[in-house]
Amino acid sequence: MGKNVKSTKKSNEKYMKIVDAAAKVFREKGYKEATLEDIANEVGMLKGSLYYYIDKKEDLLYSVVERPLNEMTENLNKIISTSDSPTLKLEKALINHINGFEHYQSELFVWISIEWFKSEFGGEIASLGDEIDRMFRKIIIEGIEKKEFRPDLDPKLITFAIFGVFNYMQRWYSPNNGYTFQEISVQFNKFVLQGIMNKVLL
Amino acid sequence: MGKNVKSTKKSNEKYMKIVDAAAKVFREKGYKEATLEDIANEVGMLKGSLYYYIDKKEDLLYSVVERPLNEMTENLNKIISTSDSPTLKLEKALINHINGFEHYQSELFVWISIEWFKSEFGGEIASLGDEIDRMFRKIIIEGIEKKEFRPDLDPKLITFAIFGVFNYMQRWYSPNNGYTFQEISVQFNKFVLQGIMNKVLL
Amino acid sequence: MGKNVKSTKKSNEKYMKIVDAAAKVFREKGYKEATLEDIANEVGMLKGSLYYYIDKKEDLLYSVVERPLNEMTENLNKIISTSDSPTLKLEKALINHINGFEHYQSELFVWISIEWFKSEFGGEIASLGDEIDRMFRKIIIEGIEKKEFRPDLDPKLITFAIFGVFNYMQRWYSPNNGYTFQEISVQFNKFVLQGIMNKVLL
Amino acid sequence: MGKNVKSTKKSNEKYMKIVDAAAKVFREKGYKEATLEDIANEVGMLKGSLYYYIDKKEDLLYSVVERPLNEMTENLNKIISTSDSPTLKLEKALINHINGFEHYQSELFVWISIEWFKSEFGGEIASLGDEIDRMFRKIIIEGIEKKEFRPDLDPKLITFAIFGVFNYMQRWYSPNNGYTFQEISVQFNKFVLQGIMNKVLL
DNA sequence: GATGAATGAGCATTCATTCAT
DNA sequence: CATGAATGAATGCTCATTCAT
Repeated sequence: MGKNVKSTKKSNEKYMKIVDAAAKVFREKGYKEATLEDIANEVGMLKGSLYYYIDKKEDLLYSVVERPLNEMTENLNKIISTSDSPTLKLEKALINHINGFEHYQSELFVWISIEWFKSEFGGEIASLGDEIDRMFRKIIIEGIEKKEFRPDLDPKLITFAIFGVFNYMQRWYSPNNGYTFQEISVQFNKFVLQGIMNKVLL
Repeated sequence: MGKNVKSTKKSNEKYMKIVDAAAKVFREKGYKEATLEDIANEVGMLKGSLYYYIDKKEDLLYSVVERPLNEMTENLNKIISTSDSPTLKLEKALINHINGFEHYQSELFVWISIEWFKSEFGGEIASLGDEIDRMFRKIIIEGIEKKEFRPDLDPKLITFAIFGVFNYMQRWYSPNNGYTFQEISVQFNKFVLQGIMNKVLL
Repeated sequence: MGKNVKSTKKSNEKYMKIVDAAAKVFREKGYKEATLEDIANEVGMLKGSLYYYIDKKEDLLYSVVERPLNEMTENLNKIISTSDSPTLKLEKALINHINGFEHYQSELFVWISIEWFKSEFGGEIASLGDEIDRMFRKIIIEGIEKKEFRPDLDPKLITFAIFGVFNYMQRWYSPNNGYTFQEISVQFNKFVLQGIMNKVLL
Repeated sequence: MGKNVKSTKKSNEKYMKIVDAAAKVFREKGYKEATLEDIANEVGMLKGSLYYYIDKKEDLLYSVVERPLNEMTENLNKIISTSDSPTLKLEKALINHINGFEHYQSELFVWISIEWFKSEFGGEIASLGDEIDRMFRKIIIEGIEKKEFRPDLDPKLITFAIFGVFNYMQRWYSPNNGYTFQEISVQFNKFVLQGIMNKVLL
């Protein structure tokens, strides 16, 4: 479980530091462009030393992305299993998404940037993403069934559209471009919700 | 014009083939991961031979992206300079966007994927993208002024949102996942337009 | 100091070995013609491994040439700052020059051969050479002023002539062509000193 | 005869142009650094086209250097076969040397710069140089025998010294550094002649 | 636990050379 | 005669990975 990562070391405090460094460096340079030396420097050790904690570079990618995705998934799970209206669920899910970005900025932006490599990076990372996908879709479908959301929209496509709105942030978001996560959240939610809402309810 | 590309050769049919091959390979592997050998193989020549046509790898990137982006920009220019209503302009702009994707799938998906490198790939490619950005934003602003679009939305953020909806396609679109560009276009347009529309007009 | 050479490693014994190997190979093949593989082979490692010690090939050139040149410059400095007569100073300077060749044969012959590249190898190496030039010229000028050297000779040209006599050794000197550095030194000094001497003193 | 150079083409006017271009480019960049493309550009043709005239790059080197060296050798021959005094012969030989530089600047500076490669570039070029060497040495020896030159100087070494004085020009000479060949000739001759002269005659 | 050192495979780029047209 | 196109071998450099100490 957890790939080939030397599991005893995984809990280690030092390993956490390494993963944090990896997240930062991956975010700044991209996974492929980031070198193990970059990461090692960030932690203050030598690249060779990293191999006490990992088996291969890819391990770090997985570790970076694992926890944030699991947390988001858990939260989403809680959200969809309530008796809230689909509209409220969607709103909560979107807020959860932005909150995720706020807390795990580097980690999740790294995740978004590597969806690219899905085929290349075996199942594990990909399936964490698919899970999130599936849950969003579930909300959409429920909303359509309950006539809260427009019936003329394809749930799969609309899920992609919503992910697009939010995940594209990885491209343009910067702490110094003038928008807080709060503001973005409010605006994007209004946009998405009105876009998906069944006209009769507007 | 056109960077350092050996200019006499540019018009050449063979050079076109190489650029097409590059588009394909860049799309499949990403710019950095694609090797000149990959591209050469695709064309059926040796990697060294490519240098008869190019000066450096980056030339290919620019060539791949240049024409599609220029065409899209031209079209957008025509669209925004009509006397159409902002709503119609936006719709046309979005259709133009998808049409671009349909005709220059690999090329534009490559473009989207390298926005990443903005800083790295100096002005030229980046500025072509910025131009498109600016024109979309212009439509949005005009729509708000004319009360067709919601006044509570920030034009800059909403432009990002719309780009997100469409450009994120580069992540999930595949000719065999069951959706035609037509279908996607119709659905995304409905979603975006309703999302941005001033409620009183709905 | 010392360009980009990874500084912690510089003191290292192995790095010395590499520089020595580089000196030998540069001397034999010339800087451009010498490959990093040649140098690596000489040390008994792989070319990639060299990059643990250097950042680029040029580092090696600088390292090869740095110490000998600095030593020669220091010595020259001491020589010109004594109260010796210009004639004695010149003699000492010439002996110092040959001694340099004797101790740092490959290194200084490499230096001579790359003066070629002055423009290419920015200031650092070039300026070490210019320093030596300047100090010789100073002796010549002093000698002319004190009427020990011929007043009809241009100090700049005569410095070139003297450098020619000695530095041209890089072209023909070989340990097995029958002359010791001692012999060469004696002969060249006699030739140069008589050539430059004010006739009235002869 | 004349290496592998396609001999019919050698007399050709166009071939002359190519050789001149090669001389210029070799002088500016050095033999190894000069590319056939550089040379072709200089003539206004394509690098592939050069191969109608040559078999390999080295042919050009030989052609560049051949005529000037032959002329110098001939002149030297005439000089040494007169009944002039050794002193006068030496003076004439030195003037001939500078005249050569003046007329065939690029060509002879190229020659000097490749003495390096003696071993690499088979016998032909090297032997032309050796011939010149031998003739100078002959003058020196004659001068010593006739007591015009110092008897304590080794003829071989002193020949090297003299070559050094003059050939080192290739390193520092530039048409815009303020000295004419005339001036240099006068100065260097005075220096060399006084340096070599038997004291009793001074 | 960590370091220092080395490996080896890979990649962009250069360039002399070839050759059909 | 000359061109355009292609070749292929070589070279500097990068970097994930290994491993003895």
